[in-house]
Amino acid sequence: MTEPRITIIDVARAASVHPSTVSRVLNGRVELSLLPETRERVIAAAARLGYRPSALARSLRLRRTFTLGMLVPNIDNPLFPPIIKGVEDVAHARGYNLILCNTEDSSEREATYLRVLRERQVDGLLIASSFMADSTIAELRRDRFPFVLVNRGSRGANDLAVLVDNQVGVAEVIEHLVGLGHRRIGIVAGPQTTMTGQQRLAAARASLREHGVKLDPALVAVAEAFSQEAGYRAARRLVLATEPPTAIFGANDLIALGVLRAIREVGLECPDHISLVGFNDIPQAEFFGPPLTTVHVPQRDMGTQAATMLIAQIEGKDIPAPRVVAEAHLVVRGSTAAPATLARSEV
Amino acid sequence: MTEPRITIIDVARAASVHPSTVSRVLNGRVELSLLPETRERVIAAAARLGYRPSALARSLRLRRTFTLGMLVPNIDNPLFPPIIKGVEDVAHARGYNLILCNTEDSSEREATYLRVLRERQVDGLLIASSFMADSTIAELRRDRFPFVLVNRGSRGANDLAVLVDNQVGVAEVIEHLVGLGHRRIGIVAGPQTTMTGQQRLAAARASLREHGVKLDPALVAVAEAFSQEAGYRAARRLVLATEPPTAIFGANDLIALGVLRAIREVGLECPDHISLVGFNDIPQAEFFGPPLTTVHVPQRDMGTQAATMLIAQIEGKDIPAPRVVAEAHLVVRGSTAAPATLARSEV
DNA sequence: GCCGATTGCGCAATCGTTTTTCTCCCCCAA
DNA sequence: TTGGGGGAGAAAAACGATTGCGCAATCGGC
Repeated sequence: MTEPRITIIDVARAASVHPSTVSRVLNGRVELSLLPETRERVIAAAARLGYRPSALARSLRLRRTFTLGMLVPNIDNPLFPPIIKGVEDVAHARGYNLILCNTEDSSEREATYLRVLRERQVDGLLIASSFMADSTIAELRRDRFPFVLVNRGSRGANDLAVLVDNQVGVAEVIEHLVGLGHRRIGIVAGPQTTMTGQQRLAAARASLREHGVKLDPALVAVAEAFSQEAGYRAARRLVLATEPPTAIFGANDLIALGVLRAIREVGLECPDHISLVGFNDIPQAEFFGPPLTTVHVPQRDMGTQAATMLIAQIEGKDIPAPRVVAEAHLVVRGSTAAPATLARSEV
Repeated sequence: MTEPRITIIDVARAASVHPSTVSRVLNGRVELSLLPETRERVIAAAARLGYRPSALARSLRLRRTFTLGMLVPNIDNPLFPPIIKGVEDVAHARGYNLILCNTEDSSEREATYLRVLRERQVDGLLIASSFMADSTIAELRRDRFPFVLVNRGSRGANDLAVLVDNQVGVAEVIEHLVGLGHRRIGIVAGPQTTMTGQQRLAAARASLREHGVKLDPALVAVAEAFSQEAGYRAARRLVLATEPPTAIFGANDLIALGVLRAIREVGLECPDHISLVGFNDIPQAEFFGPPLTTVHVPQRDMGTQAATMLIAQIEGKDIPAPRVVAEAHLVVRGSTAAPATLARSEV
């Protein structure tokens, strides 16, 4: 169980040099000149003993952990894995590790993990968790702790952030639906406690207004999470309305999936009776039945950009723009069609 | 940038006590008696200064990090997020953190991450990465390093592991297909460099033999990864065969999705022309078009079980069984049907 | 042959905790 | 008055690394 750990001192002894020399050899310090012979002796000794430096001791002394922390709201949401991969790619390439924390949409967990990550002295934070209170973020800002927001904004301040263009994405959705002839459009919004939830709903409202389409308040529901279950629960009211919508926009793909379930449960079909649009274009969206019309966002890119920005900040390099807005574009697939009534009248 | 960190010494000074006293108060050590008044003074000072203990220094001294490392082959595979959540649930509840590493199906990355995790002195390892060489695992075993295998076995030794019952799962798949009347069954196996890949293929072979169904070698393809793309590439040969199969079993759901794409690409439909079965029952499987018939495995449970076992091992508690085999059962959905020819003859 | 520069490496402080051992002081009994 | 005992907290030694500084020995130049 408790094998005696091999330390730099053991290596030093084995190579008949001082620990500091071992450190210099192993870290390739060139400020100080070393005899090649000594260098080799040290390397050989380290290899022979199977020396594994203690990252703990090293970080303590260096006050640097080469570790990034990432807060993700829900890893079950297929939107995040590609983002995480993007982050990991650049972190790995730049010599950083990633500690991933899943906050389960719970602000308690967020707080706990945030504390833990700071106690572990991660060098910086990627925050994709959308429930996080602005006050918490303000605290980070005040402490000058390096962080980048991913897929979420923050109120006011110009924090580093990589976000998606909700305005444009949603506008394309509405334009598509209106263009198909839909006038009775329902919305299943995301939690209004999140910026993303608010923005997408606001954008939809604005866009409908621009197109001169009235939004029936009875056709707006708010899901209490960006999940399929929440989407389902919220959608039931819409599909059971005396006059159901001919199209529904779900604030993200998971919510859209929940809507789909609700649609089917009342014996309707998508897109025959109700068209459906999501947001994010999660990896399996094209395989759904029907293939989901949704807004594509460059997930992996967002991850790489966020990580690049964070590392730049940590290393004190300068950052071209504090706020990167990823383009979001509609991808039309099989879940949207002209409304049934219109289709009939056209025939 | 480099705010002077508040240490236990600062708190001690502020409370006019010795650092050791602060440590005792903050860790609730009761071996030594302390005046309630002193305790309160310390707590107040810590709060006032916003003291954040350094997990680094603590771990160095304690030789314990309360951190678990997890190696996952590919976080894009929706099978893993629920497993990860299961792990995280129990880790979090037991006071451990999780460092998640995505190995991208690359054994180099596996090696790197494994080294890093050991240098960081994680208390134990969850290994869901299936490409890892047995020799690497043997090394862990030799070093008595606590680890648990997840969703993969190891050759011979009785390492701690949580695995799925591939035999039973695959047997149910074959029985289902044969029961529907399929006799010309194709297989898109997983990488044969992985145990899972080997086992599922072997199980399918054995099962077909039991049912007296011949397996045409031309209908067996091996995907070089458990991914949709690899599944697609491997499946093309099958669907383009002069006499294509009437049903295909993909070694996991992602591969099955690739197969589906290949099927459609040659103008065939599932299940009308070719039935399709996957394995794992990833979260969105029921929403696919057609809803995927697949083998359900208790993903989250596997995660919680693995984490529980690992923590028990770390803490020296005893472990009921070194090897937990999760049940795997077929879930029949829309991607399987009786073969077309049979259907015709029945009509 | 002397002096200063250079080379090669050892010394010791430091990073921020935890924990064992000590010390001090007060109280009480003999 | 002295000794013992125990309560409250201080001292100091780890945990494993890194690094500025110092110090011999060697070398080159004159």
